[in-house]
Amino acid sequence: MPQLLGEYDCKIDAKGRLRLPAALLKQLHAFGSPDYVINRGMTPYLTLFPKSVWEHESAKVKALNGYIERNQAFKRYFYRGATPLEPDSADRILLPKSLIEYAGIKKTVIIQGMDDRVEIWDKEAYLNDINQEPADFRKLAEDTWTSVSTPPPAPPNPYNPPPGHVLP
Amino acid sequence: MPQLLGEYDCKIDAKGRLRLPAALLKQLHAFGSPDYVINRGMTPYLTLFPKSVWEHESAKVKALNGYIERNQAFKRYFYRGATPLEPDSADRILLPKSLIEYAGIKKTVIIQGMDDRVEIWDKEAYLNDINQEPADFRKLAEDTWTSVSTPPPAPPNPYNPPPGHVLP
DNA sequence: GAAAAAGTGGGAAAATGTGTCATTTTATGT
DNA sequence: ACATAAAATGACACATTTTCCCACTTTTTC
Repeated sequence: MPQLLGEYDCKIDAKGRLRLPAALLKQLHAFGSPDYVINRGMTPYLTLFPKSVWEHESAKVKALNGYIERNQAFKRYFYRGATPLEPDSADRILLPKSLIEYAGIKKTVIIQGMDDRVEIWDKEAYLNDINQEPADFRKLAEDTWTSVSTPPPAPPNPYNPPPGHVLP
Repeated sequence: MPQLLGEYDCKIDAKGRLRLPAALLKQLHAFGSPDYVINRGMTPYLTLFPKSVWEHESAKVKALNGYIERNQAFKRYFYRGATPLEPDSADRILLPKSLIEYAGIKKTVIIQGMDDRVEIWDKEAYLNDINQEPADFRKLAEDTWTSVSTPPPAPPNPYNPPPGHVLP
């Protein structure tokens, strides 16, 4: 399974169109069809999924029992804003106005590959977000790995890191 | 298992390209493919991973449930700036502008082998960083080894003194 | 139905990335 | 110390990508 990586700086044109960077496009093509689904993120940013990834993701949500009110509320949230997109002949996607507004996108966005999806942030918001983290990162890392049943990253076999090794 | 070692002094050209030192290249080749992933370090420096090492690191992160916001924050922090790179025909890698800026790289960088990855520092920042250390180093070493369950490295075999033996 | 707004397509200019090579510097062996 | 080879650096030309702009079509609104 291919992996989407990279941090890209792009500008939105006056009509709200975003030209996908060539380097990212190559990676996206590895996921098959040139169709995407974009959606609101948990906080003010957007997530762009290759269609195949979205289908996989939404299949899980579809399976939730809608007669349970909390599930139904989650479903509603999950689908709120989800929009299918396909790039035009110049590899541009038109971002829905409501999502541009939600993410506070002005002119420049940062696109960050996140494995099987990409996040699209207003540049300023993105920089604020990652500049806040470092102080918290150690605690965040500990919490993250202890909340998962598996112990902290098992040292990968061939590349067993030395004792005292810390991510990343 | 190969190990990346050495401290190298290199210059970045006007386009932000870094020629990997020949001695380091040989070591990197031992990791397989000539593809890398570069990322922000915890403080203003960059980390360059052989692709295979990166894949091991990210495999653990991939498994986290992104609907838990703290997990997602961790993922984002982990991926922030991660960019795939492959050297050109002259064994140069093009450092992304955003990362050059992040690490405060001007003209000269220090590349430091760190077992399964290398750190890339702006030379000046690097010298400042290690010039701060020496006073702290003994304490740092103690803290490090007492916080780990394993004892400090056993003296290498040939010189392991027999019980009761006293060194000259 | 007319005017305005929004969406689409194309393309030129600027910016950026890439390949190649010549020159300088460093390392190595005699 | 010198000659030779290897590596590092700098410079340039070329290719690609990005951005910005304009004109046209479709949809919405009054």
